[in-house]
Amino acid sequence: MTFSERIGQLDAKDHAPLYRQLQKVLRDAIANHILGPDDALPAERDFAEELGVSRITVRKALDGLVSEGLLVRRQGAGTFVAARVEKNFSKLSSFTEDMIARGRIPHSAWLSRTEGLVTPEESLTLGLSPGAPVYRFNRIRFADGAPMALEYSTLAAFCMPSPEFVETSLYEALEKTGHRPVRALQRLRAVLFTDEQAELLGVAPRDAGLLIERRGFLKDGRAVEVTQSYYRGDAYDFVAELNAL
Amino acid sequence: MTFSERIGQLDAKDHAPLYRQLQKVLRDAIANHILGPDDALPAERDFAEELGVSRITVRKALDGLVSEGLLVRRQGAGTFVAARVEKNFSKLSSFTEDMIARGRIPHSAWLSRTEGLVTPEESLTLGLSPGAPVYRFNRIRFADGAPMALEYSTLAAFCMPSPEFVETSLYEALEKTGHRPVRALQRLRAVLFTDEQAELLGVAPRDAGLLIERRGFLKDGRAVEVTQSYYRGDAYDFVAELNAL
DNA sequence: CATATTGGTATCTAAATGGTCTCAAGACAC
DNA sequence: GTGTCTTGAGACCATTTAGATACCAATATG
Repeated sequence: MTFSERIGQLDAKDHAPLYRQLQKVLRDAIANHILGPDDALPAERDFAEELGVSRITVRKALDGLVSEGLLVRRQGAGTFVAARVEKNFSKLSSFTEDMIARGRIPHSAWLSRTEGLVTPEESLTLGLSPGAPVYRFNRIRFADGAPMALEYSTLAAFCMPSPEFVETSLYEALEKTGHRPVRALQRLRAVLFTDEQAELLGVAPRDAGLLIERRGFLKDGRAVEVTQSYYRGDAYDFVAELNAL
Repeated sequence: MTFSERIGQLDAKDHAPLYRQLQKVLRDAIANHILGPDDALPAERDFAEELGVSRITVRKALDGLVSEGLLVRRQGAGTFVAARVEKNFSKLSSFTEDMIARGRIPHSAWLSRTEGLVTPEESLTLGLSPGAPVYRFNRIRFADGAPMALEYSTLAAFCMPSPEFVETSLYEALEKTGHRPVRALQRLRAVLFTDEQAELLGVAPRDAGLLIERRGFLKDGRAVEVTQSYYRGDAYDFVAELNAL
């Protein structure tokens, strides 16, 4: 069984560009579980020959799906259907560490990085006195170039000299100053993205997402971090292993 | 019976690299308890010969699984399936018990309660032989009279005499027959409700929900239960306490 | 203790694969 | 016409995969 028999054919009568037709075929195949996570696509050259189109066309089609986060390319290895990111809900880890552990390349785009004063609400959850200084970090998180999550963090200012101290990983920065949380409370719920959020993440408006609110605590029990993360529902799985008592 | 007959074969037609195919085969075998803790793998040289690949390829596959903690190597001795590390992060409880613990009153409305045969997909996750009988339970779960979740459960038939044995709580019924799961794997993701689901739960169509898929295992490692629960995103929070390792 | 077996490591080769580039032809909108 | 988009052909590079072979180090066995 050839690959194109599995996923469907291109239609010569269709007037849409070839690469868009191919994208549609692949998108459908992934949506209908004809292609599963980590399934390998044929090599670009083989794929092109099989479809009777040029490699350029195949690449152009794949380019789009890669930037959507549907496919993952590895030079020298091949192109694969992106596995949903499986985040372990039982382990305290940061986005950066998580992605690296999965062989994906994380990066962030800053929305803002500011100093400010605690809001009354934050002063309760962080246990700070009113008027205490905090740092705020808002950013978009990417994996292999595809947006995965929006992250809004508030940090007690005592744990680092300035907001610019955070280069990429929040937890890495906290590690350096010896203020990395060792315990956290997490709450998780399903939400609908607002239009603005959907736009930032490149998903459809009113798509489903996961809101995870985390409060991180130091060894001595002080709260140091409050983070609200909005994860793409179509790209994220949370996995937990449970045990009876 | 050769080892590769136990765990499955590699597929020449698959475009994925050989070592990844082998990883997948082994991962599945471990997940489905075809390979249990401390089971020995063939020696690398033998394994390579049996599979018709080079030792390098076998080693590369094992390298990955070892770094994931699924396998353990002992030089001069062999490679073994890692004994599972038991961690008590959360408590394995049922909807009924959960609601009672929160001071709410649970009840259910049956959508269906039937006997049937395993689907091929279920036979993999439940580790049943094809054609084995199962019970299916579909219902709406309420708390204080308000619909909270849709629950689709499949149970291996050996764990109770008939589907009618389940009155309200699935886990209570399993407790009685001594087949209550002691361990579970849960995965959780955000989804959009279908119109039908939204109607059943009394929420707006295309509202956000949480899909929780749970596989429950007995003490002896047999899988006994697969449940997919769709929780209302606006009414359900999941809370977890995490600890750094 | 000796020996065989096992995993651990290293070096080399070859092939396959994505990444990138140049050059060009045709369709279409402005 | 002019520019843009699409598609094609071909070349070359860096990386990954896979294999062959040899030898070392730890362990099991007798």
